[in-house]
Amino acid sequence: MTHYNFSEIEKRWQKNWESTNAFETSDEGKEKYYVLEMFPYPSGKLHMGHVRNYSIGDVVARFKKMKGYNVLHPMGWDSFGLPAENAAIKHGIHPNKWTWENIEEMRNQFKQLGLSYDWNREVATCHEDYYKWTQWIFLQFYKNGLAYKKKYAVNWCPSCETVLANEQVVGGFCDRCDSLVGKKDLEQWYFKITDYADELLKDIEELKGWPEKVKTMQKNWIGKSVGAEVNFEIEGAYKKLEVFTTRPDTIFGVTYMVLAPEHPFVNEWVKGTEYEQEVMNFKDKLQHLSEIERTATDVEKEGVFLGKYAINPLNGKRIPVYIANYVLMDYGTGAIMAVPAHDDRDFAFAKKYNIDIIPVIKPEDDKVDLDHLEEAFTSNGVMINSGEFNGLSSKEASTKIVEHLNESGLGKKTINFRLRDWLISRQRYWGTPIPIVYCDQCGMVPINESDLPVKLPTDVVFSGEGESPLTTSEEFMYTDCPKCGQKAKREVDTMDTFVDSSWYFLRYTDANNDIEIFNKDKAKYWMKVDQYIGGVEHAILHLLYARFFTKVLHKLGHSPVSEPFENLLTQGMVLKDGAKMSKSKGNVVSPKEIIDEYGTDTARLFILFAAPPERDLEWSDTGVDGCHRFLNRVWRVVVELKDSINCKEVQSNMTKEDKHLKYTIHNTIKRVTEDIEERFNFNTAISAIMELVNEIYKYKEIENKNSDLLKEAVDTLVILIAPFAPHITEELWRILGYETSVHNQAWPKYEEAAIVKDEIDIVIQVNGKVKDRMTISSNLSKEEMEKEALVNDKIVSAIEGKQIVKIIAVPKKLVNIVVK
RNA sequence: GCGGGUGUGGCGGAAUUGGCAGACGCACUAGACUUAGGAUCUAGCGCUUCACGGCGUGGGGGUUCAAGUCCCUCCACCCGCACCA
Repeated sequence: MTHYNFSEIEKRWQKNWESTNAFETSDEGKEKYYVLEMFPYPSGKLHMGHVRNYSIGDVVARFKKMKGYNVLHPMGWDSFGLPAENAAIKHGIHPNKWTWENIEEMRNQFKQLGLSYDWNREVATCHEDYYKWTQWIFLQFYKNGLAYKKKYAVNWCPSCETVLANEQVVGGFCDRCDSLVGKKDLEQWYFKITDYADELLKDIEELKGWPEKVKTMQKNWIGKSVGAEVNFEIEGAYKKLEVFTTRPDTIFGVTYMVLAPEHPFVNEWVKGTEYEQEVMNFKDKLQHLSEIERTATDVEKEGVFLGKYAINPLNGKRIPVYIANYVLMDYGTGAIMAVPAHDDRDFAFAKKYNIDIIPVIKPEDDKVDLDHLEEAFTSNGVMINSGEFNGLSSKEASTKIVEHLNESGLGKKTINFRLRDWLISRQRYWGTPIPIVYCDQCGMVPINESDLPVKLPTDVVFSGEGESPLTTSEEFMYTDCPKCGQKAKREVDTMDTFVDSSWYFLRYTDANNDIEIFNKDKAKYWMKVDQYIGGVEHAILHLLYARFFTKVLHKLGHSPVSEPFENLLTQGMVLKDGAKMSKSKGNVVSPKEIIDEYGTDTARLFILFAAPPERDLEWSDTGVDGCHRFLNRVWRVVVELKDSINCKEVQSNMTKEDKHLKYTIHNTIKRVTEDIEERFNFNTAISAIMELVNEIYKYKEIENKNSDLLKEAVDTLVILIAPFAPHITEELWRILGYETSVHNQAWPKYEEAAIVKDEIDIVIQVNGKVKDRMTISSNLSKEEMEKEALVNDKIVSAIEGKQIVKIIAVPKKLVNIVVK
């Protein structure tokens, strides 16, 4: 074999790995390492984002294995979801067939990437052996009051014809299809994630191995605010109006109240009054606006007086009540106390409608003219106009006022979260059926665990219209009530696919268990996931849900851990011409083309070399060329040297060149190990290996070479690239005469002695500017370095006629002579 | 508006602890070999200057013997959230 026939080599080794079950993992033994990449939706086509994600994970898995860990590196399919159903509607292919064919196709493509998965643990969320346990989890949630049904104004995507969770609405648009999302009043299933809001927030602090960005996004999404609930009496109404405020200290400055237009009190209060017409017109106007137009911050604040007055519970003041566009029904209580002097929005509204602006806090430094406010004063300060609380700091007053409200039963301290319960039902077919039946006698009844799974029927009509497609299956719809045995109807909605993916990482620890969801000992051995890798787009969807599920399953005694992922790496996007690869932009580079032309090893190497993993990566065809050239260079040097290094001519005295090569070998081991292990800087790891190759090329041309050393260099080289380019290295390892897999070799350790240099280059500066370099013995003292520097020709002429102020010598680095 | 991040040659990117800015790769230039080739090898390659030298990490200022790195300030771009009371 003389030239690098990547295509033949890659196919051969992939076959070999498969037939020898090379990446099978056992559930016990040495120290474990669980590395996981987010499993894909089986669209059928691999894209560069996949190649990047899975290449990163594969390097980590192979590296850790060579490091001696028992590595769990599994793969599966997030295989329920809309695309399958859309294919059914469009092309008449059954989602089941479509999905399994895609999985087949994708699995083959994954194998072509040479990824070191333990395929025995493969899961597919659409397989009944998997969704059976998703349903089982649902029942546990249900039994523990964490799954419930309620009617609410939910997000509705008209194009997907289904409801969406808040997390799936991005800026008012559908996360999946970008359609404008509307509101519909529907009775739907929810998971009570709000019960875990505090814990989900608090435990973010423990996620030391997560990117700051993701943690911040989760914190903001959960959106905890501490404040008070205050009850305002309304003249002529028997119900009190409850508001939430984070600024109880400003309560003496309330000059009006606002209800969200959708607030249930509104219609009640204006019915039959002179205000009714105007209020209804206003509501009507808002209703015709989209969610985005309605909630945009730059829209002018507008409102209408309701004809009602509230009484300030602290000073008895009579204050008008409005509805306005800037108060939202789904946050807090849907009503606010307005303090124009100390809130920007209230200030703007009060100015527009000529409502009183009463300052109740003055700044410490008196720098604001409170009589002529030009904008709201929103900082802390000292209380004024607030009766008995005058003179206190606003912070103190906040606490005191809440205490006072509490004692007099007018309000209480409250914590409010932005997080809403997770709407999990979908009016779609291709998802996990919700294991519930409706019985005329018994009402809503959960399926018995022993009767799981509730199987998805196949005789369903896909029209793309109407309600849940499951209603069209007679076989599915009608069943017997698990409680009384009478005829009953099944729940026809299926679960959000994010439910399926919220626990798959636990299933991998015991993927083939058909008695229980997973064996506790196995889960205990493997969890947590040591390294999770995926796109940042899941920062508040999947990653929040998965944390929630893990916490619930932990509390119910199933999961051994309460957080699933120890370390999280969010990889950047793959760009071409500065934009994300997409069909519509026509800038897609298909992995298949690259693999056919250059091979998998080249594709993997390039994608890891071109940028550090967190950063976006600009695709470059010429860069791919470069990586391919590099692998060829490696191939040639190993093939050329394999014979010469087998003849042993031991040379005990190391020449200068020998020492340098020895140094390079061991310094490269050090650099590559640290780059992979500590920083995931694969790009610099690869460049370090390239430098080693360059050194080997130089060394092999010298006359008096040490063949033992060359052997060490070549062996080390092949081992170090193995995690990045697994096929070529496996082949070269055999060419070098070894009979076992390079991927089972122990990762090399660098020799401390080899990377200690006895001679080093240092820099001589004059006034901080580099004037010359010199090679000195590395154990020279500061004084000796100074002495050497001062006799250097260039330095002598540079400082001639000047006065030396100071000399700084840093051992092994430089000498800086400061002159005047 | 708030939060997170980024800014370094023609390009992707190095510089881990304040200590030689530009590692490694791409592109480019010149040369060698040559069945003239998208192969391989050698050399060059931040800007400026004939040169000595000067300038240079988004801009300005500061600390320091020494700053891409620390401090202040301003700017640009990207991402996320956004009338959250």
